[in-house]
Amino acid sequence: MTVSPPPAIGGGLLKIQEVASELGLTTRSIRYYEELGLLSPAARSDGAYRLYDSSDIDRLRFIKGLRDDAGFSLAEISQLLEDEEARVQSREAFSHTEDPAERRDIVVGSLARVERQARILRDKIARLESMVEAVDGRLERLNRRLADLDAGGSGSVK
Amino acid sequence: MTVSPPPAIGGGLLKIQEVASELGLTTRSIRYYEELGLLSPAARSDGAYRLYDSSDIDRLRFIKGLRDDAGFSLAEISQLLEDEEARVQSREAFSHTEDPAERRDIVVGSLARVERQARILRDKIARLESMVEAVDGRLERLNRRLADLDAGGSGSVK
DNA sequence: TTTAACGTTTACGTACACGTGAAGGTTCGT
DNA sequence: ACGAACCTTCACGTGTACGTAAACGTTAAA
Repeated sequence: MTVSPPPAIGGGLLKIQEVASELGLTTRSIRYYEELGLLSPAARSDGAYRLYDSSDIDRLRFIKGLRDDAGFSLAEISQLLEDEEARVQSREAFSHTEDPAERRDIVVGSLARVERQARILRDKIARLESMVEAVDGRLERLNRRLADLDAGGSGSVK
Repeated sequence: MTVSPPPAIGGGLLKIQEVASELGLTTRSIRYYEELGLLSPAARSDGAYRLYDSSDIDRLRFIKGLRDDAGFSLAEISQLLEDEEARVQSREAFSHTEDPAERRDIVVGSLARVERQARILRDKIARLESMVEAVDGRLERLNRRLADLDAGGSGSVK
């Protein structure tokens, strides 16, 4: 028996099932995200197959992280990434121009968007950290009770 | 016109709407959380009104944080807090015993549960931080492109 | 004492985030 | 040329997290 070799069509583009397997998603979810405008594949084959490049994969991985790890809803994610159109246009525009000034503008725009994403994540982390502080506070109180009990007290600590 | 004075019945217990307003929840949600076994009110009035004490409020605030800030599902939260029965029993047991050894056991049990909660939160933070790292990576690449462009390059950085 | 505001349970409705399936056609690798 | 994988559109199913309404009891204030 043979193991299928890396399909690797054309310029390293992947078909939907390949992407799904790699990321642990279903093809249905990926198409659904596309319906919601969260991403669009870099290209279509002659026959209209969705073809994803590495930046698409990154983006999907990011989306999955936002959902599974950060717990954002798809609505929030589409806010956070409300720039898919801009991204697509950047991709087009960047490759269709040689003018360094235009390219610079495109990159600066991307920077702004990505910086906004980083800020939102850091906000979330801050909120989680304040929850950890609250939990640590409870831990401290419990430890004081324990100390009180071990010192012969009643364990009713203020 | 007069502003209603703080209701403050009996021993500082609050009715469901008071709790809901204070925490920014609906009464429906609070009852729903109770259905799921996430919490039970400290007491009921003669007329069967739910009455909440400050530890209930803390717990509800924690649940809300887990949902809104940490993005846990109610199922995950009930896992995380799968100890509501233990908590209720602790509350009862602690006040119904004077024996320091028994009280110690109860406090040690609570400590274990709260420590588990802290660990789960820190795990979540770690995952978010790795997402931030990924985003920072993208930022770096974009910055390198920018530098390349500003140095007269094409902006096509490997 | 009355009445408005608030509470109770029971039960059905709904928006979101998909999953599942079907029909009918296209494309790709061998 | 074959089958597997893909495409589109349509539609219905599912679990979660509540919303909303009905019918009725409770409580606080006038």
